Amino acid sequence: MPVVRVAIPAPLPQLFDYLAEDATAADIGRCVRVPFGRGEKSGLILALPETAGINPARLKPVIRIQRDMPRLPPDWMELAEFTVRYYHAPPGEVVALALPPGLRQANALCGDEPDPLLALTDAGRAALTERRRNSRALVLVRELVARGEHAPPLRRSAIRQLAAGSATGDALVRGWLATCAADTPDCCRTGTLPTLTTDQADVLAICRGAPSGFAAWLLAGVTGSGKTEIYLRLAADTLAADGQVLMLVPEIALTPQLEERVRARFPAACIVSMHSELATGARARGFRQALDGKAGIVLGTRLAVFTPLPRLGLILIDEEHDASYKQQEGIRYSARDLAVWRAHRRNIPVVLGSATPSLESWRHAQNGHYRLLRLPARALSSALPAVRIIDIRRCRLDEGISPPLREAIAVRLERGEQSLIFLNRRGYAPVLACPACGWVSRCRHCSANRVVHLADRRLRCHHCGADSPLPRACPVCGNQDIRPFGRGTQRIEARLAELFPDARVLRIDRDAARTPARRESLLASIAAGEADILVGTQMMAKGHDFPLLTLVGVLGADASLHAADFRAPERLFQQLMQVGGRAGRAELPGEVLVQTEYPAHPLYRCLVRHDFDAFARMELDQRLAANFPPFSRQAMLRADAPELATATDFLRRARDEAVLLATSTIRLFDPVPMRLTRLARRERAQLLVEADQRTVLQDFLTRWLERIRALPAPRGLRWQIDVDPLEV
DNA sequence: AGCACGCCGACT
DNA sequence: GTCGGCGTGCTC
Repeated sequence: MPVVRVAIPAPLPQLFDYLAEDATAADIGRCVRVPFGRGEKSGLILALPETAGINPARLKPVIRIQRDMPRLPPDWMELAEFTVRYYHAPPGEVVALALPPGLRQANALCGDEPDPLLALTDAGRAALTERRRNSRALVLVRELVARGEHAPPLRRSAIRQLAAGSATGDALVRGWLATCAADTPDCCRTGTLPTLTTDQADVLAICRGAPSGFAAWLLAGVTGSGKTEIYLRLAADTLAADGQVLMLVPEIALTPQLEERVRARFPAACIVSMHSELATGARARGFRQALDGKAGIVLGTRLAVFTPLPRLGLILIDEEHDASYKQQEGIRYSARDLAVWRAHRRNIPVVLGSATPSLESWRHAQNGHYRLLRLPARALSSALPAVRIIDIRRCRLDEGISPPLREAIAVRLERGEQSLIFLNRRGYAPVLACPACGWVSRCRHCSANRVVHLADRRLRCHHCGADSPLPRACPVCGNQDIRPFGRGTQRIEARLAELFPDARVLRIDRDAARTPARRESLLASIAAGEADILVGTQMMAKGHDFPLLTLVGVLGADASLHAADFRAPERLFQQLMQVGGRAGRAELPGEVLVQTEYPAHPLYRCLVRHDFDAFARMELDQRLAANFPPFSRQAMLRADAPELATATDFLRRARDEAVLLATSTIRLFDPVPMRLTRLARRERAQLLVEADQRTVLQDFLTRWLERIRALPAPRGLRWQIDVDPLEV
């Protein structure tokens, strides 16, 4: 009787064999219901082995092979297998990650019977594109909402309000329908597309002129240079050639306009959005539409890289440098790297776009693995913002604000333009301290200070979330004169409100924009010109454009200048370029003022000249000298336990195992406590291993992890491996 | 991960 | 005398 080899969603490194009397090779890639332990589980058939891996007498028969759905295509299976191999993850966990939860369950979306919701969405789309933007479409949206689903381009806030039956919901939906209808005719009725700049036309000509097959294009273009238009044109080519397009974006919540733009450009195409916020039903449906070949474009966050696309013809990765492509928990995969691997395997082009490419990708472009495409100028003939460095050693700061910055804000207020003060630190002050006895507001659970939140009068840990009321006196010595030290967004906001009493000051950080709906409404009021001065964290660096914003002031950037992490300067440069890009995108010229104690620092010098090349050259030189990635390959073994010694002891034993295996080609470092050693009552340590070549590291990891798994695990200890770690 | 079995404290 | 603590071990 045939044996099927199944990946079961459990954190186990091995696969499980079952008997399946009618199984054939055509069942590879199908979901299967199997008995497992006491209960049942749904897994994925990976192979039909000749013989079972265990004593055949112990084999149990499968319960049911799900044949009511097309099997996952071979290239999808290869992608999953590669993910298992490369990230050394349990196969079942990869399957659980890559398959939407709703899909593995029995009879989810089974058969060829028409899906009523699908029909509804199609009808809804038809109603929209035919510009019957009216009660018909509204009714359709209402029906979707009533079924617990939602039309993808609709904001969640609108859905919620609509579901609650509120009039605002109706108004929002009407507004949204009007926007869709207003956007649509331009490009779909008459075919009038935006005129390309010479740079854009050149870039497109190069891409289109390249021989078909795999090519990795690094599209380097400053903010506003029109990268999206390139994506859309290439996507159109692929759709026209009956191919499917996979488009990855860092965070879908931050790019709702992108989704709207894609939908507006391709009103007739089936566009599926894929992200973790999606309801299970919607995610499973999108997956199914992609698998069936119905979806023309899949637009999504990192997990979308696992969408099956039988006619995949093009992969686009927007903001390829963005750290959110790397999953930071569980299976630590990089969607960007997997996407490139997938494109290579499928022999199709992949485009990686960024204003500030990751140094990994930049290096690939330098040595010819990737081909570099450039969009050096802004598309709408607006100049890049002028960047000025303010030497704060030479001026008196008023609550962190220098006179030149204050003056620049005043000028914007006079002109009726907006200013953004960028400070990557939430709260009022990073610490509360007693000058008399030296007490500081440390977190009980983490090796970090609790942050003063004056708005709700609490001390809060930004790492574990624990908080307590703001004490009036020092809890140790009773001193009443305890003070907040340092500055966060709330304090800057308060001071700006005092300095400019007539200005409308608005703060946008995780505290002010707690929910996506709240965030949307804040951003909408900025766009509507209802604020004069904005104070924001990195949340403000991405996404939305504000036509009235002409000044960006950067505070506290120096903190990341001397950080221990070798990637800190790269991140800082990317962040400053990005936030600077917020200034002056329309007709109004923009200005960026960076306050620093190190005005001569090479990073700032490159920033002033908008010279990414020079910055990259400088950083890569340093990385080469220190043998850091991309000139070496790294993996990090992390362990955490209630006691630090438990974690470090385990890592030391793991290191001993490594010594037995390692050759001179592997560099083993010593176990060290992590930067934030204690997090939420757990002590964390890590052990770095490095090699010059990927394959050398991979071979070593395979053998090493086998031994680590065999080590006795002290109780309370958890460990995980991170291949190509971002934080070292 | 679940979910068992398996030996030691306070209770109807 | 039992109910239940979570410590080890297995899942084809």
